[in-house]
Amino acid sequence: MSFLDQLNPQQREAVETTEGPVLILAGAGSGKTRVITYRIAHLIENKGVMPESLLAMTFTNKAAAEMGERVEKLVGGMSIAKPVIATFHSFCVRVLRRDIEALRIPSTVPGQPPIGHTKKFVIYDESDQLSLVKGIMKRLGLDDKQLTPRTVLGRISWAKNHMLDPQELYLQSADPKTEKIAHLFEEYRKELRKANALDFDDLLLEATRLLKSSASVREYYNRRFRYLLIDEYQDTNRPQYELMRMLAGDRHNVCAVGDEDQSIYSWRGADIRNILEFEQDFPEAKIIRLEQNYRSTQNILQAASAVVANNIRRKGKNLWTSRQGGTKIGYYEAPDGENEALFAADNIAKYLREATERGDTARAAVLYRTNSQSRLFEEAMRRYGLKYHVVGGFSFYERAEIKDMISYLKVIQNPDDSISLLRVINTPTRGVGKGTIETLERLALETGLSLWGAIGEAIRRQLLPPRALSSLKNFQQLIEDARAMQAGTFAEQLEDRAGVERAPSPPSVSERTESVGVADTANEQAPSPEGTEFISPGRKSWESEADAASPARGGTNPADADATAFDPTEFGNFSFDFGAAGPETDSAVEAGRLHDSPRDAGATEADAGFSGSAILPSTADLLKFLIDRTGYIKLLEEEDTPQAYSRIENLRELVNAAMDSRDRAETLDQFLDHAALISDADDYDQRAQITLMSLHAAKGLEFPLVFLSGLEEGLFPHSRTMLVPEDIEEERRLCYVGMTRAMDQLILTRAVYRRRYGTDLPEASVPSRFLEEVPAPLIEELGTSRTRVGTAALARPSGRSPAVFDAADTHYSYEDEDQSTSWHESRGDSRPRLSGGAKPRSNFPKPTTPARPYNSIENIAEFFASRGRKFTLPKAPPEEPTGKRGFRPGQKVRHPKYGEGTVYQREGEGEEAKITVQFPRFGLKKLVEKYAQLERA
DNA sequence: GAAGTAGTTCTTTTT
DNA sequence: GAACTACTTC
Ligand SMILES: Nc1ncnc2c1ncn2[C@@H]1O[C@H](COP(=O)(O)OP(=O)(O)OP(=O)(O)O)[C@@H](O)[C@H]1O
Repeated sequence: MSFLDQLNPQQREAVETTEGPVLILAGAGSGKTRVITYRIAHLIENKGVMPESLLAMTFTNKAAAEMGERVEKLVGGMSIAKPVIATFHSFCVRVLRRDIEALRIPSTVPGQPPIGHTKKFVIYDESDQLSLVKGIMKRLGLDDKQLTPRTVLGRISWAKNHMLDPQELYLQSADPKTEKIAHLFEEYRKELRKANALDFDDLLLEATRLLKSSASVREYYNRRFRYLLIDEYQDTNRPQYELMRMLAGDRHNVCAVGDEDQSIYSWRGADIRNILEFEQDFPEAKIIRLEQNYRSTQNILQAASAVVANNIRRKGKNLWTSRQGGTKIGYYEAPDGENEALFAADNIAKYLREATERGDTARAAVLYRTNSQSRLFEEAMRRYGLKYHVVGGFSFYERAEIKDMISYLKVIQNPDDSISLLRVINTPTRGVGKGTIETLERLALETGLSLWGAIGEAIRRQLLPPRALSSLKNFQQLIEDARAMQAGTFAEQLEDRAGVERAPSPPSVSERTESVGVADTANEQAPSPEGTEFISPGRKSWESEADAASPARGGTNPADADATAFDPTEFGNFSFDFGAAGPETDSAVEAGRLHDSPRDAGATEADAGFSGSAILPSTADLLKFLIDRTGYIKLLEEEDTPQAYSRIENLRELVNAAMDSRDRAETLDQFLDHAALISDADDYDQRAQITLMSLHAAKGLEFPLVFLSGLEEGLFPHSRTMLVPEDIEEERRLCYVGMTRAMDQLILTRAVYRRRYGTDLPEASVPSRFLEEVPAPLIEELGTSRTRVGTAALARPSGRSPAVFDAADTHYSYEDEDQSTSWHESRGDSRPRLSGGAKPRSNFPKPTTPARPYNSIENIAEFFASRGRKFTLPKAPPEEPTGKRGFRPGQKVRHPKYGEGTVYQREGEGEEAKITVQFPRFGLKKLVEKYAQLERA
């Protein structure tokens, strides 16, 4: 029986239409990703297509890895080569590392090297970009209050994603601000070039430019890749579209799948035109629609469809499921954010218990709009003793100590990387202060040298006071020594490439003992005769260059084995270094977000030194050398605080990651690419029973039980989007994405009062308009019935004595009860009319009793008691029926002087409440509500 | 030039 | 509640 039988007729058509362009537009859970996966398998298994001539683009590295695994399962015993499955960004890095120098132009000065990026380019992440913009603005004396570096960077990125260069941006700028930004953009670009650095946007742009401008490079890839597949097509931007067109070559064998209702990245340039113009650019395109949803129950599907149907700019489509009925959509209105989280934890605990009893695979997700919401859920899960897994938020590579070490490595790789240089020049402090740095920057500006060049110059010309000079020399020596080590690696690699040594080089003497524990990993990751390959960011096979000269392996297809044959392994035998690495703990990885295979770090002390490394210096050696020479760990030890020790742990983890990298015989730039391209969503672990993540990160995933939290105006939809109708529609699509992740049960929650930031006074919230858009009959109100209390008691974390609760009880103040009563009263008749044209909420079930902590007074009491705080809420009623006070974000108001406007933000409550209003003619105004004489408009 | 402190501002979403 | 800035003191 063929695996094609696991497809419905439309899917099957999409899979079997292998030649020519195919566009699949279909709703959530209709099996789009499955089509891509099966199509790859079909091409290989039934059509005899060489795996390595397939290129599939996914949205995250993790998705790439998963798709690879699935293909592998479908196509048991595949040939040696594998299809390339990668994100656009990873793919572009590979392309650029290979050929970026083809973009260089000869210098006007004879004898000077050509201008443009070299293969040793570094990738700038967002914080690097931000530092760069800050630096430029400071240099140009621009006020970073009026025009924040963030804004500038956002606009620059916008321009890039719309393929505008600084001149074009300048020409189409209508205000002085944009002109300024265009100027900054120009400077930004120059600095990047000078630093031999590319930002994320550049990866796509430069790869596109490369394919456009170099016929030979383009032909190379056109010859290599005969079938192109693109998942999550609705979230591609223009550069990606161009790339797709060029990679499609003349054959036009492109298969793109997407869902316009799931387009949630317009802020990153995702462009609906990519869908609309597909048919224009590929007139022979076949459009296929899939209408059966295999994921969710009818209730869930209906609810989600009803919400997204409120979008005006939308074609609409059919989607049905055979899973009639199902559990109703749960809705819980928590008194506050803490309680919302406890409710989720309580229900998940119950669900896990029940599912486990039934023998089902239990998986639940808590989704939220902003990552900062995760904290409350984490605390609640811990309180319930539940293991959970957080996706996104602060990543390992964003930690200060890790960024420091990575910056050192980047400087070693490319000393002209001034941003990284600035980060480490005085880290840890070595007596290079502000004054010295300013002098160096001035010198760099005068001479046109990079900062690194300026350091040499300053030392040579003795341009600094003796103390600064000696500090600087220290630093220079450190970097030069490290670079010398690196050069050693390079020499070794040359030998490797010449084919002298094909196997991964043996570990250095000093490393042997340490590497024992990882030896089998290395074997696992050696080229295997079967399986799919996918590009983990920056992972490239050690053998690629060596193989380039030999005829294509597995080359039964003569066309691929000609003189200009591509290297079948160029895209590597990449292995995913996390998740795939081994049988990690089964259920969730406890709160920690370190995913690079944790293993004994005992041997990674900073004392390994240089000695043994002379044989084969690796990135790990380099790191150890740096940690040792800078005294980084030693200084942390002296700090002797828990944070310091956790940082030390992180550094060891980094060294471990580097050792894994070495075992794959990766070079430094591959290690760095990996660090730069690893993404938030990549740490999603399917095996985790409980996953907390942002709605964006949940795209493409599915869970039996889903909590969609924080359904409050201003939070979801987010206040930043509430002024622009198109943005609201994107929020609604995000809501659709979130809801359609649920397979069996979906629970929506909101907090009546929520604390923003860490402040102590909570603010009253207005229910999200999306709640009202869910048809009332599909909803079941949760948490108000008394039976819940019993449930909660059952779920009480073990090991806690009731005495704790009792004691806590005495701290508990019932002020919240008054409050909840008052907000209920105010709610029925004084509901604000929302600017988004939300319908009156008559069809929405009313909470029966005050939404007292559904449950667990104990929990709440304990919670607050443990924080030594009483549960007190502001006295002011959240809304006033007269409509003169209590304005909420999104509401339309009228001001005697400024006229009509839209409330943008609210700070404080009662007498002190200040609200920020956007007036079309006067811009943003912050007003004290009490004096502002605002009226509802 | 370093280290510590007080005050501020901020939070979308991410390759 | 963290991260960044400005300021103080050594
Ligand atoms: N023909 C089919 N028979 C059985 N199950 C299917 C079929 N097609 C898809 N599925 C299942 O339906 C679920 C959703 O499929 P898939 O993730 O491919 O959908 P999708 O369209 O990519 O979803 P989304 O757009 O929401 O990410 C998966 O669990 C998949 O295994």
